[in-house]
Amino acid sequence: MDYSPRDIEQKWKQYWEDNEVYKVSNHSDKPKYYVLDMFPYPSGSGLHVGHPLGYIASDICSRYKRLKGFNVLHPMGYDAFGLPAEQYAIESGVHPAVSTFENIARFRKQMDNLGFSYDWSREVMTCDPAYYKWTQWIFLQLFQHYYDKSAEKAMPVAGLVAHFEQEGNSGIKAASNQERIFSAAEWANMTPREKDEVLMNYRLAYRKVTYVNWCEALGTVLANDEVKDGVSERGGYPVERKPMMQWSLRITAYAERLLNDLQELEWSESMKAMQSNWIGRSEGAQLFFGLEGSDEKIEIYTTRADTIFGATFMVLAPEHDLVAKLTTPKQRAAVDEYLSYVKTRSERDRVSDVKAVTGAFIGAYAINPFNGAKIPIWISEYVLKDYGTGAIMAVPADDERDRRFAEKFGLEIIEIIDKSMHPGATIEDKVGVMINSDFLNGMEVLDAIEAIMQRIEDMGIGKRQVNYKLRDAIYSRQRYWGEPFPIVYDPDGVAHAMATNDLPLELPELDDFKPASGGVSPLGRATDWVNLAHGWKRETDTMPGFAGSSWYFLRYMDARNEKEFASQQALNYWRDVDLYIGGTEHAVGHLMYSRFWHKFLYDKELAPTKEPFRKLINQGMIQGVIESVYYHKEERRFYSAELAKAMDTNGFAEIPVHIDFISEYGSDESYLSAEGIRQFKNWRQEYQSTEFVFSPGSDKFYTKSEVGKMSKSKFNVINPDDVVAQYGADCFRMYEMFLGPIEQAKPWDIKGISGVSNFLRRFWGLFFDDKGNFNVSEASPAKEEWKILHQAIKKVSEDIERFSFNTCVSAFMVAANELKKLNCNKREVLEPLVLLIAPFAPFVAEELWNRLGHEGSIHANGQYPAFNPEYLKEDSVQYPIAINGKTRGTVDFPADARKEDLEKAAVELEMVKKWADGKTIRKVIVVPGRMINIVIG
RNA sequence: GCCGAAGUGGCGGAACUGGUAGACGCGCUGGACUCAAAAUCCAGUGGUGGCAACAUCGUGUGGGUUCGAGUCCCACCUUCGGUACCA
Repeated sequence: MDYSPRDIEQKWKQYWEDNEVYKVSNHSDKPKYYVLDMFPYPSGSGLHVGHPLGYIASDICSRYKRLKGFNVLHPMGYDAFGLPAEQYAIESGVHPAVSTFENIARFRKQMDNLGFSYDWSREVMTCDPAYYKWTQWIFLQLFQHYYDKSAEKAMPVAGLVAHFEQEGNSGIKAASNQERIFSAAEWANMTPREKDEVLMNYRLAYRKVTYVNWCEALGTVLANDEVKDGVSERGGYPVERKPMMQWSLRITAYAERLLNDLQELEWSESMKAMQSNWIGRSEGAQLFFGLEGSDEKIEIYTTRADTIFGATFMVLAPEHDLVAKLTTPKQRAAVDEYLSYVKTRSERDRVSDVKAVTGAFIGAYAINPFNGAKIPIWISEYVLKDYGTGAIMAVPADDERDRRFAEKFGLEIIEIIDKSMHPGATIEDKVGVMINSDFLNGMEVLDAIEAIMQRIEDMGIGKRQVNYKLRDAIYSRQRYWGEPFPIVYDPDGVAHAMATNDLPLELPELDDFKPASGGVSPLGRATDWVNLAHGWKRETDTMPGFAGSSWYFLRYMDARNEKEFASQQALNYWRDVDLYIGGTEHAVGHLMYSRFWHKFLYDKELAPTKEPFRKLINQGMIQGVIESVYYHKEERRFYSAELAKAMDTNGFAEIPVHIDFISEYGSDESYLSAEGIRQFKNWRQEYQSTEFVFSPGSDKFYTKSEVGKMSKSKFNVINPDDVVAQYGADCFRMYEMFLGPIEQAKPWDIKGISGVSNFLRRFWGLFFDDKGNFNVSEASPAKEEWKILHQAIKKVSEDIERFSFNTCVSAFMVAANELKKLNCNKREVLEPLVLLIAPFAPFVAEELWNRLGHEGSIHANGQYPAFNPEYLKEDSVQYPIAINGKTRGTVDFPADARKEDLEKAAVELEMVKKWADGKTIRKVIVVPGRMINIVIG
């Protein structure tokens, strides 16, 4: 019988479903193993060939661990809230839930087609009220907790209130933005509204006015990582800074732990580096400067307190509170002009011209606390309101930006570090000897930092301070398709948590999804839903995309629990994710927020581990090839690529072409044939009568090919279904693995797939005779056959353990080639081989296992074959013989030959004598079992 | 700029702790089968020279360590990813 993937894959897919082969229990004596994929956003374009790369790898690991005797949790779900569905709803009027469920159904079908071993009984969707009930619940926990720096964990706000009632807010070490110290009496006198505002400064989920990334086109606020190069990541719309009342999460409270605990994770160095850069910890000093003719003080933050004698001016962020107070009447006009300039500057402008130096003098002077020097105060947009204290002492001699600023505005520069002993050291390097710096003179920089820090603390003008780049995460979105906040406001505007019993708070029905006016979410239109009795109102914002994805890995452990987000039994059994596979694009956002939520739940003793994801593998992107034609903008004609490139390409627009029309797709020679041009014109009616300019004598219209993202808008999406239809899922799976290391990005290229397809046929053929009858012999294998088997077992299991799946596929090919050569059809060799290949090609393995006479599924009942090194032992070893390190030939020696004997024998070899002719043998190096090198000179 | 990853045949890639560079696959060349083609099977395939044995060069570039370097060290170049006035 011929290998027919279509039939066997259909058959076993059905069998797996009918028999719930992949259903996992939370009660087992077996050791646990949790393999997780980053769940997808169910986009309208469906799965392309890039998505499954990680899913295949994780599926191989899951199946492998299962055969190795582990109880494996391997779930899948959908990150189903999100902007695209809502944008689509605005355009088409289709409810986001409807399009989302359609997309999910499509994704599910595509995934089933690939033979994954997911336990679908645990499927989660973040937009399902049964799921987001618990997202809301965790949010309320965050709302009702603050971070206590003494206890180094989250504590209930109720305890904080009790403390305020007893002693005010002194004596509390908490992560907060409460600046004012108040007494118990003052607390007692506060109005509910005032108390609410104070508590908001402590809560882990809190509301405050923040400068946010406002995206007018999307009508919503975006998180920092949803903005790329000043435009929205989804849609590419402009983003501007705008102050708005927003919910935020106090992730900064966990900055230190998020940084320190990275150490214990088995993540790539680059991934850890990205996280640690994002957290951006720095050690420095918080320090007060007095002002001339004023009692006010300016608080600054610096990591280079040693350079204070070189501080010749100060710079405040334009938004700094003191700017209005300190500006002198004389400078008022100049300052106002500068402030209005800053307002016109979007985040995008600031990012794009980093080198431009702008600023204004406000007329006031600060006093250097060490030498009484009068230093002018400026404002400039290069100082950020949100970092440190929003104010710096500028040291033009030792800071690149300060120097540029001083040069532009003609400010004094005092050299304070002699770097002559360190040629090549840059301005940023902390090396050299202090000069012009009073009591610091002659000290090395690092000593000087320590010395002045001590002095600052002794003088009581400042203290050591650790700062982070990490910002609190803005948590409000003015959108419909997200989790509603379980928060109600009383008539005073005080926020109250909804009762847990009333969760989930479901989204109201709407038929218009456009934002309401004034930056209010579409929920503002649902007046019946928003307005409650006695003047109470609901929150109209919804939660951001990362809300549901920050804890979904815990929900899988006990996905249908209606009483808790997951039972303690389930949490304590599965604990954490042993292997997490996903793309790097989530390096900072999702992984950081998940770690934060997990740590919070750990503090509450609701999660059993400090970290959620022990081992992380980042699969590389599979890119597509974008094909486009050159359109001459003035002549309004298309030019063949080789012609266009010879001309000034600026005059051309590149019009993307659907890859289905292209001949030789993906090669350098890709072109449109006459038929392709016809299809193109049909597809883009507006070019119906546009002329195509060819090279003289050529009938090929060449297109431009470039490697890039697979996307619907580039018309280059390759659907795995098409590949599976032609070659089968087993072949598709093995081919994707065969392409190269899982972590590397690579362009999709179908050319090599025939090699894998041939291999599967050959593998299948081992079990059948010439007439196509199943024919497996019970004879005992020869030594050589055992060796082939055990070489494969060794190689494949070692390589799975180190996630080197491409070399596993090679190992299978080698084994099949060699067994074929020996015409081996012996059960004792073939049966273990079927088990070995089962994680990679689950359908073929299942069919052959069945034909070998086994009942039930190989994936449920099989046992991974054990490696026995006895079979690899050889009587003799082939030694490479090198002369002066260059291999000149090989000679067989007995495997147990002693080193001394080998040395003697080697010198006697004909070939060695030939090379040594006329010269002396100086040294013989023997590495037993490996090689022999003879040094001649 | 800074941080990280990577540069190996025509192509995807292998070589795990320094020990026969190019496994495996694609492609290409030749052959078998066929009326023919496809499919399949067999053989060959880094460059140069040679009928051949063999020689010689060869892992981004330049230097170093070593009996021996794709692998370790130093300097540089290129590509990709992240980040960007962070005081």
